[in-house]
Amino acid sequence: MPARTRRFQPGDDVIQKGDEPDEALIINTGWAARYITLEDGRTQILNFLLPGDMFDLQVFIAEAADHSIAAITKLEVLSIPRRSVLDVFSQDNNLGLAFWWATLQEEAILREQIVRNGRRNASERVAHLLLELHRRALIIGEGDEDAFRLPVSQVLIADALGLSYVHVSRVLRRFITDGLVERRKDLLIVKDRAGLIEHCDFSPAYLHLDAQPPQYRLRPAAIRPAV
Amino acid sequence: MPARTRRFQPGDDVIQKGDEPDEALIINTGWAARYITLEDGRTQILNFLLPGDMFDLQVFIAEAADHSIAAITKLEVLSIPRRSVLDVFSQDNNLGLAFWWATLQEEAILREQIVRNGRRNASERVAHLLLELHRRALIIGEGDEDAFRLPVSQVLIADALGLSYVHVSRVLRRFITDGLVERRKDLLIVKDRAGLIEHCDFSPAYLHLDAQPPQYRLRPAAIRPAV
DNA sequence: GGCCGGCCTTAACATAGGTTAAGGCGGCGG
DNA sequence: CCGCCGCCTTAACCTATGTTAAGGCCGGCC
Repeated sequence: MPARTRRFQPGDDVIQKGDEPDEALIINTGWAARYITLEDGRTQILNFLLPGDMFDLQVFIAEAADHSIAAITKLEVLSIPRRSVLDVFSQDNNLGLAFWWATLQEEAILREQIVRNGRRNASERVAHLLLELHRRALIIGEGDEDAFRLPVSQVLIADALGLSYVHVSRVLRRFITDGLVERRKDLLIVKDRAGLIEHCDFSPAYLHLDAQPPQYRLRPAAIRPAV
Repeated sequence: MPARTRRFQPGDDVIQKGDEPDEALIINTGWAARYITLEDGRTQILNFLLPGDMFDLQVFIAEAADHSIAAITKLEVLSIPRRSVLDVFSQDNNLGLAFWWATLQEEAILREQIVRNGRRNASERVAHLLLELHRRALIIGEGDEDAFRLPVSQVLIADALGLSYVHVSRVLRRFITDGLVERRKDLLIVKDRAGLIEHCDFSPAYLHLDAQPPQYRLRPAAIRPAV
């Protein structure tokens, strides 16, 4: 597939809300953030994008982007013209499925994000996010069990988690003094993964198979303490 | 496409986390909720599903569902065997695109949900959700400008917005005494749509084209008050 | 080498929203 | 017809998190 490489500096917007791009993009190197800014400046990061992540598949439904994407680090993206993807899509439906798969994948991450921000408290959120990013770093072969490069400031973490950066600072500091993690430059050192997990009951997607209550009532059963 | 109809009662689970269903589902009549329950019973609703909404497209990537789906009202869903969808997909790539489109559509709603719950306060959230559901009801031809059937209890609203039901009650009550809305049974009467919108600066997706600041820096520019 | 900006930290203080509890109302099953 | 249950409301009280402010550290740039 023909592809063009584009480079961005930290802080640059790759896509802006309202754009009608005609290409799909894949991150080659660097991290980016998908985000939305409200009228008054409040910013919410929807998710982080790491090397290998594909985005802007919206091109296919020919709609203006409803969010922006900014480079967090120096960024190198491959851009693939809409046309090429569509061609591939109609010729090779396995590849078509692959694209779809990428989309569903992404959706799963968004769902995680909703639960995290909706029903977890600050330290659960932070722990959970760190674990997610750690796992994703490992998946793309960056870092190792004990540490990975996390080029994300506390302000960005706050924007992702719907918290104030002051509070993120408090929480992270706590994690550090509690010996859960350590920070050296933009390296995050995971000293006590189990401890982090305990903080938020993080369960990676692939562990879904274990014990489930046989039947869930949307609410009633759940709120009533088992007297 | 062959399809089977299945019926559910309010509170029934259509899909449970961990299921590996082999069919895609479309809602025929009734409302449902996609949700996740944490270990300790906290529940987060990811989004609401209305007639016409399709779900469980995950079947295609053959993964266990990472969330559950429950009927809110009496529910009638059409289920389409995995096989049929895949066939269609490989034979008619327009239809394939249509499915994909549905997925991207859904993603947009999830993104809205993230921003809503991440960076808006309680009354903004409630107003925004009501407007979303109103709009979606209109789209499927239910209700009208002034009222629509909203078969959703305050507990469910709370679970969708990451609030306590007590606080949802407070907010709704306020809306009612302020003459923004009215509730009669499960009818929601929208008395002052403009007022609601003002509460949350709701902007439906199709209005994305208006003025955008030319270039956005992820944060710096935004937080600094324009002295 | 000094200045500036980005980032983090900490403290004091403020508040939105959670929790607990109690009561009312309406519908439904026995 | 009664009683129970789901749902909503309201009040009193509590706390997690936001806000504002000030200072320190580091790296880049003039």
